[in-house]
Amino acid sequence: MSISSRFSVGIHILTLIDFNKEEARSSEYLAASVNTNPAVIRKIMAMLKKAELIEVRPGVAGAKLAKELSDISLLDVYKAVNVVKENELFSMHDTPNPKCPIGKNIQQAIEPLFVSAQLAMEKVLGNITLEDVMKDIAKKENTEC
Amino acid sequence: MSISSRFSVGIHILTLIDFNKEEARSSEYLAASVNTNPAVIRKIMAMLKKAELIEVRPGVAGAKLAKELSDISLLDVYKAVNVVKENELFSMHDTPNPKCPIGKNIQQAIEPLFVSAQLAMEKVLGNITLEDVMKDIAKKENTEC
DNA sequence: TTACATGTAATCATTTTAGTTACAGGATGG
DNA sequence: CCATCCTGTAACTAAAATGATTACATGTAA
Repeated sequence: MSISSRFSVGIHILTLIDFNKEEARSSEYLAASVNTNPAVIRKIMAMLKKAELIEVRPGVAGAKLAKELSDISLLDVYKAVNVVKENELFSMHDTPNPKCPIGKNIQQAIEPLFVSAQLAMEKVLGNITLEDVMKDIAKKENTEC
Repeated sequence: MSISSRFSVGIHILTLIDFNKEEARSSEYLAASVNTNPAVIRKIMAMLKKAELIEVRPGVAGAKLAKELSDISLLDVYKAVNVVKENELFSMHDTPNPKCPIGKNIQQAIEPLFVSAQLAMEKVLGNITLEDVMKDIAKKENTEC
């Protein structure tokens, strides 16, 4: 299993929108950079819009970031594109046998441990911003896109 | 998406084996506690055996832990049941456009960030042992199983 | 009104998961 | 030795999720 690439594509889109802030780019343009279908991009952009990370108008090319790059964390994007449900990164097996002391109590014993592991991961994402990502990209390249 | 329940079932199996260490239990017995099919249990036990967490003999009921509960971390189980590939908790979209400076560099920029988030999660799992789980269960119940 | 954009539903192939059945082969006691 | 119970494992299935694709309704603006 693996967390959906919607997350990395979401980061890509946001970074690309900022990079092109002087020009109004269509979903087709963004799709060409990501290398996928424009409808896929529009679907993800709908999620980013719902999370108030971008502003898009129906029928009009050129989405804009709703916040500064430095005010958008990877966790914001992660939550926006809905790749992992709250406290459900790890799935539990359904209905273990309640007649067995292990079966009866294992889920309650394990769940807080799983949650703490998930939160540790999400905390790391919360401490990284899109500005960090952009700076790293800028280190390597300065050309037009 | 969600990490396979093989992980929680693996924890369940190991804990249950230890709980029943005085009696030789079959995969059918374990399956009844987990509430699944014996073949599913045997498949997961094959992985736990390969990771040297348990000792099982073909044809003979009664697997035994290869180590103490306190020497088996949740991370050991997690790796044994192969629920997440190394450094691939987050998936990347394939082949972004190399002609675009963002597309060209985004993956290299993002990957180490994803890896650090994954490692933070795995570190938490590495600091929890099956003994911790068992103690929590024992707090709630002391009956036979 | 024409051209081009977003929004979104419907469909599809692929992959993964978990369950199920079936059976080969090991172990053991009578 | 053989009947019985076990593990090991392959093959098949249903269900769910992902990402791609097509199609089209609707919005915008020159």
